[in-house]
Amino acid sequence: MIKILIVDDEKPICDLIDINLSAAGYDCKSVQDGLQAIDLIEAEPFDLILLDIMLPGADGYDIMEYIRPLKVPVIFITAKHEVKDRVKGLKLGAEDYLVKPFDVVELVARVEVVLRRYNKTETILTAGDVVVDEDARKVLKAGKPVVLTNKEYGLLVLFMRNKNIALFRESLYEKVWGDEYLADSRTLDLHVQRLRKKMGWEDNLVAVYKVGYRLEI
Amino acid sequence: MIKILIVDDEKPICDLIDINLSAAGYDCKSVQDGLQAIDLIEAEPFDLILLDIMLPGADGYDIMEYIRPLKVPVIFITAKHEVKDRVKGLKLGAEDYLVKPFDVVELVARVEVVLRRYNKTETILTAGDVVVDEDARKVLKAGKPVVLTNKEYGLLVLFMRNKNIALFRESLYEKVWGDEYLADSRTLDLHVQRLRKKMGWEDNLVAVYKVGYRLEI
DNA sequence: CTCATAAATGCATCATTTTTGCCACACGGT
DNA sequence: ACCGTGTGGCAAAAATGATGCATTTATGAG
Repeated sequence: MIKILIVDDEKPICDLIDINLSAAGYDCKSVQDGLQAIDLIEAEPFDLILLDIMLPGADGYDIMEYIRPLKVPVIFITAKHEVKDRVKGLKLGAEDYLVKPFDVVELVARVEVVLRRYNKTETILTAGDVVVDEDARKVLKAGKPVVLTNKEYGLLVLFMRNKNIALFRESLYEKVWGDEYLADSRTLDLHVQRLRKKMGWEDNLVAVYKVGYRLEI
Repeated sequence: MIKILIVDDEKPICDLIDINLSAAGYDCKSVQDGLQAIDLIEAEPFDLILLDIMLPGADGYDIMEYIRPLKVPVIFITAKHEVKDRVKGLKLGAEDYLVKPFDVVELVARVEVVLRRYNKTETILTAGDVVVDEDARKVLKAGKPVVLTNKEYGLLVLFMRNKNIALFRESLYEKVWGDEYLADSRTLDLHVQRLRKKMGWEDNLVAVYKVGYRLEI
């Protein structure tokens, strides 16, 4: 799991970020001051650091100096919006820059961009309380692992990648089975039902009459 | 194998450190007083020295003076927590400072940081209580050596480098055997099972139906 | 609008097929 | 002879798909 360190002196901000990134499938830790940050970075490797500039003790720029040799990507977070600060941060080797107050969706998007740039992408899909780690080929529902067969897993991934979109029976079948769809077979239905049961999706994975199925989250 | 010398007049402390660092794959020796320490350091090279300040005979600072020209990194261990002691130790050239009582996890982490700083990192993989030293081609389970055959070792390294990731049978086979995978062979399974048994990984090295295997730690 | 009807989907059960676990033993190099 | 390795065979486990029937839905005739 990808590990992200959040360094910000305002606990509520840390928590906000933590909640959103955790929901997106990342493993987050947060600290409120610079020295703690350095201790943690030394103790365990992180894949990404979100760093506030204004910190008690060592400020963000100091920490940046320390982090740079470790080649861990850093996104700065700050209330400052002046160009010179932005430039200073990027010169120090930051990968990106977020200005408070920021939109959480934007935050997650930028995190993903930076991680992709560093090839630290685990392919993680989320929908409600379900998390799918495509590398591990593991599925978690409310934090607990769910064991799926291949067909079920294939369907799951398709649905998760197309949340709230109705998928044609033919398209589903051909992508999971790699075979042409036979109109009068109960096979697809059957597997959809088994998936519904295992995921507790009796109400979420709905049939679209004459079309196929849709995952509603 | 990386060699670490522990210098502390309290034998139980030495043993505690020894056990933990050994489990992490290091080769430890310990002595209880300063003069013995100097003798050992002269006799064989160490990669790192953990040095207690309060010692009978020559104290830690004296030993530090002696060690400094050898360019061996030193981590101080002490009950003193005053800033002036910390400064004194660091001025003498210590790489880090641990205050008793310390957490063993922290100890191991600091040791690793210092060794990394000195580029004394052997390629060591860890997963749970298993340590693999790729340079020495040695495997430890809970500190005890495990003897593996070539194929088993090859598989082990692949799994350890890809913890919690499902690996395809084809990929495993081709990387370890360097040969194309024959779908109906029981060879891979067999070696996976042998590895499971030797490592006590009956529950960790799981089959992913139709895909391959995954090491869960 | 109501209701019959056909089509589509839900679902339980069972047989079949595929995959994996694992034992015994054979082979070949040292 | 010993060790590492691989084969064959078989059992166990898991996944898959067919069948039959119930239930739901859409739709158009009345």
